[in-house]
Amino acid sequence: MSRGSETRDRIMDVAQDAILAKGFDATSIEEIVANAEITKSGFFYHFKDKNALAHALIERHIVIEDEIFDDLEARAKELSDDPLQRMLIGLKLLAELLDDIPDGHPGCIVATAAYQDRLFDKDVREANLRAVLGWRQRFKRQFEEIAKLYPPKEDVDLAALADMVSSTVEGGLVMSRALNNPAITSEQVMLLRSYVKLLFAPRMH
Amino acid sequence: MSRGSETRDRIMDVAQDAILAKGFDATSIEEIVANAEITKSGFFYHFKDKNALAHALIERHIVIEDEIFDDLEARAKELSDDPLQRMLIGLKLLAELLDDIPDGHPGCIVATAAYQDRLFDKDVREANLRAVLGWRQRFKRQFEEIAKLYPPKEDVDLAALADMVSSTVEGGLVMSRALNNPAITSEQVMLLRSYVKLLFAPRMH
DNA sequence: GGCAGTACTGTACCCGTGGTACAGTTTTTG
DNA sequence: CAAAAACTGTACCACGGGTACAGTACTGCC
Repeated sequence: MSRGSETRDRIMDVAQDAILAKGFDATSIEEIVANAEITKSGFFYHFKDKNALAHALIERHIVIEDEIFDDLEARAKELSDDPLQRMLIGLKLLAELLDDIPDGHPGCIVATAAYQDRLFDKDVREANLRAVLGWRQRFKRQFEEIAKLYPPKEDVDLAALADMVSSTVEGGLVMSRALNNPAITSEQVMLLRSYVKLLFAPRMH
Repeated sequence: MSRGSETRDRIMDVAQDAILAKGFDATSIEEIVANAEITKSGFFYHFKDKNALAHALIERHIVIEDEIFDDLEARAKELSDDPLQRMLIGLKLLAELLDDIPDGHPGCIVATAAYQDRLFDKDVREANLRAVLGWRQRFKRQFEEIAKLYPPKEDVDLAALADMVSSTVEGGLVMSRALNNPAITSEQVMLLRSYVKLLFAPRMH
């Protein structure tokens, strides 16, 4: 990796920390450059404006988030052959992961972008859209596999159910911020898990 | 109502429309005063700063939201005596309401405040917290009534379940913004309804 | 009718932040 | 060693939040 890329990454790391802690607007460029030990000119050498920074952060975030989900899926795959069990294990692991992350949760950036929509340009919104659609596809595929083996007890749209995973995390993050209680998000994921169980698991007596 | 209150309300109406459409930061005071047909000095006569505006909007919002929920509960009560049926009816009505609202959804303001947390002062955050805790109490009470009659099929914390109502709406709003699809929110509420049904409804063959 | 509030208007100004312009300097690389 | 990449430094502009304060127009009340 060249020197330029290192500096770029450092700027992004510093910016991400600040944005997760305070929000995009509340994070000034001056503050970023101070913490990244660079000058304002240096910042604008790497990013043409603040939008470009947001765009780069979201793109990077999509990759990391995808890796996390790949990892969760792989670990669940090791533990069970059954797609329903794998989903239940995956959701448990996700809940644990959300509990372990000390302060800044992943996923926030997407919601921040979604909520301050008009603040960002087309590029940023499109990247955001791509991320959310990617997650939908991922979970939809998993739910389709489950539904093949276990007919759902209610008539649900599997795409909407797939969105429910993202929606639960995002909603949980909003609530945990509002209630100032980081445990909320994993709690909500565990409720989603309970729903998936009731929806697909065969009745046992 | 005095002349002053009318102007104050007009400022708040104009501000709310703009904030729901573009976010708090993206809405400038200059823009608000132009649309409210008042001067900047007039604005600062009614609100000491932008924070005071946010605070007033959230306070007003809590009252309106409460009225909406009261109304939904009352309408559900007319249609059934059974607490579970009432909850299912209430959630259906909520989904319909979220579908009918053309563009700016209610509930946004709370999430906006939650997500741009550090932008607001203590007063605003406390008002926000009060709102969310109020909703938790409301739904918790309803779920407790249900659980008395219908033992839940999974061991769930009823407070967390109560939070799931708010969380679903907030998550749905984030997703609907990210996907640019207003139907998402009501979809998610209907999935929550399906969960409540599976969780409490007795098994019928 | 007059007078004290209340509800503003108008002007002028300060500061922080995003962003531009551009010349000069250092570092890396072929 | 030269060119390109990666910066630094300085100076500057526009916009938005916010202050200060003097003046003006309604409004209710004795």
